Amino acid sequence: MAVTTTGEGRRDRRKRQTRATLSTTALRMVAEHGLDHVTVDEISEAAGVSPRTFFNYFTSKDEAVIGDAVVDEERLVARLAAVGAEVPAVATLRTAFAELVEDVQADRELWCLRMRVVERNPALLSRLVTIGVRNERTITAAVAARLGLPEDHDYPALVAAVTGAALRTCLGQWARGDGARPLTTLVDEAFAALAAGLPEPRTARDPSQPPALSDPGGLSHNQS
Amino acid sequence: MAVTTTGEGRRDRRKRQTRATLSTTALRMVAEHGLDHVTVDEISEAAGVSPRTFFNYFTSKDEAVIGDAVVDEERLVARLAAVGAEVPAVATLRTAFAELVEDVQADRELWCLRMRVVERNPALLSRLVTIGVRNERTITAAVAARLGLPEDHDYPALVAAVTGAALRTCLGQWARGDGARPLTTLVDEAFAALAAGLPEPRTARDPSQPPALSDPGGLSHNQS
DNA sequence: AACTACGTTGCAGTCCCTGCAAGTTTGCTC
DNA sequence: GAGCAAACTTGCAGGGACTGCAACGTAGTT
Repeated sequence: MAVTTTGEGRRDRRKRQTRATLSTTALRMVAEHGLDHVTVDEISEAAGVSPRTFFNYFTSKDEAVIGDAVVDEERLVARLAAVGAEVPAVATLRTAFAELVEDVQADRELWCLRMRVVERNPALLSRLVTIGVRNERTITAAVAARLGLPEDHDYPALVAAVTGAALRTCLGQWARGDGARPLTTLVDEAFAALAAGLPEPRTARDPSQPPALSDPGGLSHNQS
Repeated sequence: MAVTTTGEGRRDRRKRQTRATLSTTALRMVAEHGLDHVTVDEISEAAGVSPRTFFNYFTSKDEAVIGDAVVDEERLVARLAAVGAEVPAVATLRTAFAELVEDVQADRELWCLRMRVVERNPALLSRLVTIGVRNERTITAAVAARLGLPEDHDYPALVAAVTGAALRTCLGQWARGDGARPLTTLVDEAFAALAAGLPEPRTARDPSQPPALSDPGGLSHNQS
């Protein structure tokens, strides 16, 4: 009557809470005992709900562990459209990913653990990549439209797949380093390397910089 | 007694036969009815063996459908080592993949169907990618060793992931076109594009693009 | 206070996959 | 060819993921 709290209602809030609890407990338990040494029953019990309820929130055990790492299609497309047509596709995608990257970085703790768990359980990686591929299709279509290329042209698909792969490895490296180096930097470097045709870095015996490109700033580093 | 057939024995031959039958029936049935509308029991029965035997050959239903698309690690590493150190990493990987590419192309029929099935069943894509990632690690290590870089350097992982992704999309395009354009060509073009920094192809209505790299033949377009 | 829509739960059931303990075939030896 | 051992097949029992259904309880509404 008087106030609707946040227009969300207590019920919805509780749902969000339950979902979050379920997800994080799943992640933690799997991180500790391994994916196939933790049952849904155990997770649910630890989260204080029935196993049946677990499946009301997630369609699979994997999904609970991985979380909803799905990119918002509309947003992504909007981002792509927002960049001037004269900017090359790779650079455009990098800025389009900026938002996602920052989200991940904001939840550093969570994502580091998540990536580590994924690394130990290839089955989860599959699930993660599957999501990535779904996004890939969106990106492919968007890039094709942007460049005025036919839907089935090789180029958009290639760019989408390749940038996606780059992003994935950055995520991995970032988590492996426990988030010490900012993810944004890693992504910048990777995309710069891509745009430069993957030149080989100088070898160890050559006293130089570690990264592939000495000038990552060459690519847009400002946000939005 | 008299003849040992091929030094393989009847037993082994029969095993290979059973395995092949099981695999192809699985693929065909799934192609027709969808992955989750075909049970292991049905597949086994169609293949004339018990369900239990099915799992003696494959660890999962997915595996039977996808097949053993695993790259021979040793061979791959040997290939990498065989290319002169002065050749850039991307080009080196392209030649290292040549063998695999030809194998796939030799079984065109099978692989086209397989890829089409995978496209319709994202769950299978997972399994396929899992294999790809296992290979990725091998490649990462090999590239690192080749370049004298530390094991955890960004570059090898990036190159491995990116080339793997490129290969994957080529496979997809190839199957989508029913193998009309040779896979080798597609891979050549993709790797050339990678080495050139993914320049955008000219659009139909905008021929004013700088001649950065509209000609994929710029890089090795001849075989080996 | 009654009503309703929605979230939770238990239950039954299907399917995937595994270990174990047979039974059966194959290849080899005498 | 008889016998033997290894290897292959199979049935059985069982655990765990996941789903549809129907009953139950509770939050929000009137």
